[in-house]
Amino acid sequence: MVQDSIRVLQTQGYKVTKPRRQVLEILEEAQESLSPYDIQRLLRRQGKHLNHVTIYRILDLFCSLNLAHKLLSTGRFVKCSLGDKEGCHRFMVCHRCGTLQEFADERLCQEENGFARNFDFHTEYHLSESSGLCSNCYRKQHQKQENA
Amino acid sequence: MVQDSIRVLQTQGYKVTKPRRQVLEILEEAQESLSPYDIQRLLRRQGKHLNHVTIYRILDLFCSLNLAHKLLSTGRFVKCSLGDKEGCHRFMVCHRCGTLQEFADERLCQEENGFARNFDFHTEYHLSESSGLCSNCYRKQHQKQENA
DNA sequence: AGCTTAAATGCAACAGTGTTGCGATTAGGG
DNA sequence: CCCTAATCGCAACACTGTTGCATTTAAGCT
Repeated sequence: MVQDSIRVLQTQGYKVTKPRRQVLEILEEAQESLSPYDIQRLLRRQGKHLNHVTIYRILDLFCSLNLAHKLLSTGRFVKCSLGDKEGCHRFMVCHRCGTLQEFADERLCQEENGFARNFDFHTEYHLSESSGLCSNCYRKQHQKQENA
Repeated sequence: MVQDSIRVLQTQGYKVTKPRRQVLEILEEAQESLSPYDIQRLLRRQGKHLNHVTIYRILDLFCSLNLAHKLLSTGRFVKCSLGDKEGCHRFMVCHRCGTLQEFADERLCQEENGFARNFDFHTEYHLSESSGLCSNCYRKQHQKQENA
């Protein structure tokens, strides 16, 4: 919820400005990940003009507050739908329709961190992205192959 | 080995040009991943001048022949010492010294994919990045705390 | 409400990254 | 040594991201 993010901004001593609210709303509505310039374009379509510098700075801030995430594979941004207790974020991105789902699993994190420790590496934060097909697109692809 | 890559070029019908040889050598020597412009800078230090467009095209070709690999997290390039059968790449990045280590683990991939399947998601490619401290930096940090 | 001011935004200018088209060069086979 | 397609260099461009500074604004305080 946008309202939750606004509360985070307030409690952390950041101003709740119009640009920040607008970016929050765009991220909230989006089904897929967005680049800074995507966000600018989407806002422009609503008659709202934000300088790209502003958007970059807002996204930096949101990431530092864990209100948003920057995806490793694309450098694009998504809202953070989970808290940050885990220090671990997993995404499934459908490369066909672009939809994105975030989830967390304590056990997987433990294993991943334990594995890194075998290399004498001390994990503090973990990001994981799976690219593939969501259930819908998998079904469509399957049908298409049958018909062909 | 550079020689092996040259043989791949030949058998696939690609010319073995001076620029291609030079990029192969740079990739072979490198301990870390390199951006196209990194490669240009390194070559320039050796008195060898390559246009950046040429480097981009060479790297594209190398990736298509699996002679090099483009890291998803950074977009930088490394020589391809292993095939890409796994479709799974794990990185440990030390946020203190920046060193990067890539590894793969079949069991972790299977588990991750299996977990995604619970969401009816069909994983095709997996990318995972752990941020933390490498053994060296962990030790240094530890010593500093003891001394303080 | 208006005042104050530090924070935030906008603007201009710039640096870095990556792409395209085309003419010039070159590897490698005949 | 020629020939020619493949490759490279160059120019020009588009996109992405950053910095410094002037202007605006949120929000606390009368």
